[in-house]
Amino acid sequence: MVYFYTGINFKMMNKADKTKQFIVEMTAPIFNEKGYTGTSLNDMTNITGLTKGSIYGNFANKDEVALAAFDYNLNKIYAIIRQEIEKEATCKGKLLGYVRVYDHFLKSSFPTGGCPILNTAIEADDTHPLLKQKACDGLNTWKNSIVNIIKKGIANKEFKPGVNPEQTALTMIAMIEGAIMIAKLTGKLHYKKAILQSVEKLIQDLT
Amino acid sequence: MVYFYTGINFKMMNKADKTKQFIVEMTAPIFNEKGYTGTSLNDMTNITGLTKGSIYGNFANKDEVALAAFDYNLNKIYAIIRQEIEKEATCKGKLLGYVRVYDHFLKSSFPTGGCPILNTAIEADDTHPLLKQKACDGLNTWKNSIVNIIKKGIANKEFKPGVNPEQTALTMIAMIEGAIMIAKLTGKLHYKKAILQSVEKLIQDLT
DNA sequence: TCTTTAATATACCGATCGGTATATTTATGT
DNA sequence: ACATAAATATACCGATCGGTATATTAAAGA
Repeated sequence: MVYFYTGINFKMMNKADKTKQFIVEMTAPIFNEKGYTGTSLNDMTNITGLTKGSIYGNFANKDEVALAAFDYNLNKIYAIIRQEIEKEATCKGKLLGYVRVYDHFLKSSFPTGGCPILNTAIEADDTHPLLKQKACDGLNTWKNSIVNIIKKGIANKEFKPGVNPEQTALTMIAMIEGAIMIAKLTGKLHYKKAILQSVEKLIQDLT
Repeated sequence: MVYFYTGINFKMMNKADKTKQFIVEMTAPIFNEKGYTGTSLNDMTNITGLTKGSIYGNFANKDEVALAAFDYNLNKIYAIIRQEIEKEATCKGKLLGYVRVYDHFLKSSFPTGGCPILNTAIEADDTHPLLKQKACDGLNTWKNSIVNIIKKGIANKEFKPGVNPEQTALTMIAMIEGAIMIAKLTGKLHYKKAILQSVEKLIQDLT
């Protein structure tokens, strides 16, 4: 699992781990765009330049690659968010950091194809239990991190005492994911902007 | 197109139209659950009890069935919403009607598999332009109907004059779709409830 | 350098994919 | 009842699916 994080010492990997990492990095965008069942082994061999034998020498099956690709895509976002959050001192600033990430995600190294949690949630909810579980875990991690920031803000007297942390966190996530969906579907970035302004207002109203 | 609306006089259909309607009604839930590429011809023949020849005698190809199934699923929701909206006198009541539809959609005849706009938006955005267009049109229709209600409410003096109709409509839709996604992924209905309460608050704040 | 093992490529498997040409059944008009 | 046409079923097509057994190549250790 550790080799999916950015910044790992590449020299510490043996050949097999390097190839695994290479396969995951190359296929992850395709999995996020075309879906996990919509991505074929042909897609995987084409993008990597490797053969089936090579891929199946490093992974047991297609599912294993898909799961690793999901982790990779998700960690990519986590890294962006972490970077955007850590530089903020206040809890409000940290929450606004989330909005900024999704506001500018075309400029940053956001995974191609949009949010992997959203994509996987929609595709896998009725079909692929393992992926669904991963998406569910990712969502909960995200939710909990927001909840913790809000709780800290309340303890700090930065936010009003009456604020409901979980409801606020869930509402933020719903709005952000809805905004991504609408922007990708319509192609209208100002739709996303309008919704993210509402998220900002939600955050401002916490104080 | 007209035969996809509920309440049509069935006797006015000829055999071919009845069979087309039958195929669409039977396959629509599968398309919404497993996705439009994830649904195979085998799925379609199994659920209808018909053979490939019969299906291809009524539709040119799988895509045509998929597109008709999307229309069917969407009109099903429109019918529920229309019913819930028309009985309300005030603009606020109408907007709250939307929330009610999605709050109780397990009880009503909501399409299996969740919101077809959301499902199609995620699956087809990078892969299936025709379906994407249909989802996009559906979203715009939905948005415009909310915008019109809000504009009427402002003209009525029911809502504050400073309200931004489009931003509010987009925010409502984003929250609702996000709520559906989160509820389906986590299985926690109180998550959806919490988010829909935020939508309700958004509507209350318009007055 | 030689042997051993790991990594990759080749060539194939059965199953299923969407689609179609043709045969058969069912309904319709006279 | 019979001819005609519409609707459905049967049997097949090539392509692609995910997966695998085996051959070949590259790397590592002695």
